[in-house]
Amino acid sequence: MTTATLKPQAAAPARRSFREQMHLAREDAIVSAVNRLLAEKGFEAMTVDEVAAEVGIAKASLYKHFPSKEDLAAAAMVRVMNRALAFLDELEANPQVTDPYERLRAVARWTMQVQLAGEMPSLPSENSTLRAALTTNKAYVDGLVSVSDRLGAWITASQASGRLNPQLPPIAVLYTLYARACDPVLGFLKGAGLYSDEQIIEMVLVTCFDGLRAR
Amino acid sequence: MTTATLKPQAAAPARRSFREQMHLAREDAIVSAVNRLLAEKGFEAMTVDEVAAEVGIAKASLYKHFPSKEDLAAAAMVRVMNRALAFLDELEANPQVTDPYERLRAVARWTMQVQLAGEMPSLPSENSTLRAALTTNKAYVDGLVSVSDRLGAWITASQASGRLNPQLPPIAVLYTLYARACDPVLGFLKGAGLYSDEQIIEMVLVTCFDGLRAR
DNA sequence: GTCTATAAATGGATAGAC
DNA sequence: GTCTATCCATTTATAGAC
Repeated sequence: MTTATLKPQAAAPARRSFREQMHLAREDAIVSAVNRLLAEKGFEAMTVDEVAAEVGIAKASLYKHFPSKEDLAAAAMVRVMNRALAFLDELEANPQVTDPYERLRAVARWTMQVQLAGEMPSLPSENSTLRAALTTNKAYVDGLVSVSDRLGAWITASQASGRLNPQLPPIAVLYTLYARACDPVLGFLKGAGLYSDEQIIEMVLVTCFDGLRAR
Repeated sequence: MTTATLKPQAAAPARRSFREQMHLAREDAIVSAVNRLLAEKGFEAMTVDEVAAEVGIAKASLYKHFPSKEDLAAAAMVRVMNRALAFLDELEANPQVTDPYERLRAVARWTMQVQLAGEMPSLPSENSTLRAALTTNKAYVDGLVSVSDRLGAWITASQASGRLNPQLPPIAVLYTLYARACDPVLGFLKGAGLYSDEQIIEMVLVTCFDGLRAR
């Protein structure tokens, strides 16, 4: 506003775009730090000071970008939701994986890879202030609904084709897949130090789809 | 000490036993409150003030019984571990359930029942101060080892008898069973409001042992 | 051992200069 | 928008009277 009255406007559009890109880059760095810390120690144990320190800016600057700690966490959840949507797109574009059942397996595998990479933010489902921030975040809710719808279609298709147990309610299958994102078995097995990440994922994938029982 | 020089000792043994019983009863009330709060909101979100309020005593009195918040949590874990051991005893004494595979199923079911009843304390595995309190707690460590050993025996027996997938490392099976204690799917499905607790447990039991895949 | 009162530290959030 | 400095509520833990 004030600069407009003092400076020529020729370069204004480009400059504003540049500034906005810087702005977005900074916010991306913030969300990355939040994402990592949420994956590492969870929402309650993560402090805003830590986030600021990891990004390398002052805490007050953080609050210029995000109005509260809850919004920081919500931004991280939006990002991971978008990553999930991008993966689903990739999967649908992949001619090698067209069977819905195989796609569900691929989703579960991806989910666990993200968790083992320390990039899966996990939030407590009980915290009410956090739930409020999430349920009022349109980007998050829309993303969650979109992911659920697409997975839901694959689930019912897999049940129709006879590869997935048709006795299980689709919602139970959906939640079971979601739960792989925070399955503590991955961390337990990693802590045992006996298996590689790939081996761990394959084992949990087998127990998830084939069960503990012998076939 | 001082009372000993002032009062006759005839009734001392009984009286001391009574006092000790009161002491234990109070500690039991404390651990119950901690157990409930840990199940409801987790370690970080639980405050010592809440515990004191729920028990109905002053916070300072709490610290006469337990030296730190971590020790409170450890006591709750010891208690649930003892409950688990008692259940294993019960199971071994039950002539109706002698097959190791059925025993493992029963353990998983019990674990989920406890969680759905809001009585399963859950701790973050990352918190270092908490890990220190747990790993230095002999009662807890011994209980955990004992439970793991007994389950481990049933696991290998079930694999030998061909009911449990022999390709899975026993430790992976063990961790998978432990993970039912904090499986978020139970809470998700409960939140959906479509199924009874018994139905929820049966569904998760099926997915755990039979897998999502059709048989 | 129970209480009231308080210390000591932390953490979320903001004021105000630049 | 970034910083320093600070506010204020909360939280773990303790002091000291009874």
